[in-house]
Amino acid sequence: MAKKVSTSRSKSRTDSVARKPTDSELAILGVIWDRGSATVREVFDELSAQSEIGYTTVLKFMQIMVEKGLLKRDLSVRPQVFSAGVPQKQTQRAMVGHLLDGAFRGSPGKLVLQALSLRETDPEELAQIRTMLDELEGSGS
Amino acid sequence: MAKKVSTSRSKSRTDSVARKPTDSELAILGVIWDRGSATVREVFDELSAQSEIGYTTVLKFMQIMVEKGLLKRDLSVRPQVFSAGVPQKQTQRAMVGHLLDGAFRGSPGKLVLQALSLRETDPEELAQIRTMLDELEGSGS
DNA sequence: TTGAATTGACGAAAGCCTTCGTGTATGGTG
DNA sequence: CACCATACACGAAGGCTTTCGTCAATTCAA
Repeated sequence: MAKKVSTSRSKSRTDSVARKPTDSELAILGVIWDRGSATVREVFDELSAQSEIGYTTVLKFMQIMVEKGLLKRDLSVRPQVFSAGVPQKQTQRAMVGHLLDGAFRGSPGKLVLQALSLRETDPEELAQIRTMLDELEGSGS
Repeated sequence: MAKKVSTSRSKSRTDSVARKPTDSELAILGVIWDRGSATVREVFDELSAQSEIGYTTVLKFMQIMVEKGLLKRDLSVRPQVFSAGVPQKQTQRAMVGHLLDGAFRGSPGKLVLQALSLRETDPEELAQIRTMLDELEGSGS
């Protein structure tokens, strides 16, 4: 029956691949991404406008996110300032890849169709997509 | 200080909106989606080929998923047979929507570009996407 | 029929996520 | 300088997720 007592599932803090953010963490990242950087209070103000949440809760999240590498912080100024620990694009890419592998068998087509039919898309972005399509189809490998 | 002792975060089993599946649950759903339905052993065989996991672990997951409504099961046959409790498409749509709102400010454009640049896409699906693009752009609001 | 193998239900441990309450440190104001 | 409001760090409680071990129920083959 294969035992394998424990596969040491621990993540070294120096993990090359940042851990996938939870929904709560993503909400915080959203604010940081918009502003480039922010203090706990700024994040709190935005989030508490949307949902009931405590200041120290946000603070705690942000502290944990620093530990995980999702955020960096500048301790040299008083209300400490946080910024993304990983480029926004990289995080988004990882999340798309995760969804692709987890729910679409790694094939982007269906996901793309879903996304496009699900929400109104900016015309300019539609044009960009068309351009990309041209490239992909053009270079028939 | 806003008290709010506890917001009764419980989810009625009859929740209209199926809860978002965890990664583990998604792995199981993947097998079910491929086969239409499956027994615990079938799911176990596929999953254990990929990663180290115990039979009863898979069983437990599937039992929990039935409770959550993610799976249905037919108890009338002996090795009981499980099938999706929610249409695959609906689950995928919910997940895409979730990612859209959580990481892309609700705008599909960026996500689509990411997805297309991240993985090789089937030519036939590229064509489908192009068709959809035509419809979306054609119907200039 | 009976013993072995398979299937299924449960319960429990460990770890992560979410949420704060508290207490301490710091900075600004009179 | 003394006080008050913020800002921070910590720790802990309650839930959910992941993983099994164990034991009971069923099925099958000799």
